[in-house]
Amino acid sequence: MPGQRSITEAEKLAQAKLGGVPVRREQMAAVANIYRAASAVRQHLENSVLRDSDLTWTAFVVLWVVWVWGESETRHVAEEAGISKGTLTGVSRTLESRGLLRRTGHPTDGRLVLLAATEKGEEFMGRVFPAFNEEEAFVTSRLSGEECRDLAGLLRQVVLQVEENGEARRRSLLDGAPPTPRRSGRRPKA
Amino acid sequence: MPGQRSITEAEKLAQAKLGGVPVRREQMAAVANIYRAASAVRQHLENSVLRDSDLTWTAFVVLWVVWVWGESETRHVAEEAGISKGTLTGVSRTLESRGLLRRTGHPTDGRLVLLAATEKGEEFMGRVFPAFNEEEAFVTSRLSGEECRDLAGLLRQVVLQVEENGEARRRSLLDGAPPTPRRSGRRPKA
DNA sequence: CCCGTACACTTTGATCCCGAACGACCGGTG
DNA sequence: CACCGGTCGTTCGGGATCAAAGTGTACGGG
Repeated sequence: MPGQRSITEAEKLAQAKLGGVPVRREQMAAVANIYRAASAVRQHLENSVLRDSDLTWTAFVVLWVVWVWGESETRHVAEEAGISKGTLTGVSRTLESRGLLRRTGHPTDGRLVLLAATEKGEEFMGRVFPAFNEEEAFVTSRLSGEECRDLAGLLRQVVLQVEENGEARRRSLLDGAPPTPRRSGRRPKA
Repeated sequence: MPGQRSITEAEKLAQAKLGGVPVRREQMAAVANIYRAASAVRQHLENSVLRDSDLTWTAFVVLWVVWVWGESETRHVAEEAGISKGTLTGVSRTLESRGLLRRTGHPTDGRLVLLAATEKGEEFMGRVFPAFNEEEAFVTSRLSGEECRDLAGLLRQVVLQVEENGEARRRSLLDGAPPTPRRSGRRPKA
């Protein structure tokens, strides 16, 4: 029921709601669909391949990163996996407790911690990644190889825009005002 | 640093890791970028428009849905917002406590609960949605209107594929076997 | 050699989120 | 009218999240 019809429907309803105010419809549809697709894909993957392995999406991504990049420092892994360092601490512990990941202190710089896949982790990814990739192919099976490339290219523009100009944009929106603190998070000592 | 270069790099490394096994590269890149873009966009929106309103992304989406669609039954809202029923219970309570949402029991069917935006909720969305849409335009500003339409169309194919064939696909993957239960989740009383 | 600044990971606090289990409720049946 | 299969929203267990505070290491002066 959702999909084409509801998106279009929602756009019209939103337009009506806003009366005369112009809505950037193409942009709205693009963003809405980015998020919709991401949720759908993640959910499908979590409930198929990852379910059996008893790994969450995040844990899988982290393991994938260290598997592909080899032994790496945690901050790079967090960056690449798109999660915060704090989250990575918890996730990597989960993976460690499952015996898939190894955490080692850096030989010369005591501040660093290196993550690497264990033997079991290697074996796991060698087995599960093909299945994962197979599902990636499934979810995109309505698109040609060329369309997949186009899609990736368009999305890359979005990512780059946010990565390169997002922070400045947010600052200018605040216009010097102190950013509203998050409701959650650790409180100042005082 | 991420983006074009690291994706390509990762593909090559993954290919090497898998040895002879063929990797569906275009599909992998497409899926990876969908998720990457979704995270980037969500984070930008959360840290700009939503930050000041002290609403999470999910809460905003839920409010947006009931605002656009009018009074609705919770399960439809959850479906449309892409969250589980359980999550909606909490989110709608939060919105209710902020005075933006109203929860009403269905007049004839005692099982149902209806959600609707309050006067304050209407006013809130009329004020905040334009700002939200403005940021949607910002994140997609490297794309032309036409490209946004193309992007939305391509993503729609992905969403439709999962929505229409996802469940069947997951079933066939399991091949009759009982789906592995999640590690977390409520335990039987006994 | 000691200090201060700069890093790098971890802990903490407050939420968020999913999905299985639950219990209230519906409509139909015997 | 008690029972039953099925549907709803709610509760609950446990992982995941982020940002700020905390802990510990590194390194260039003084």
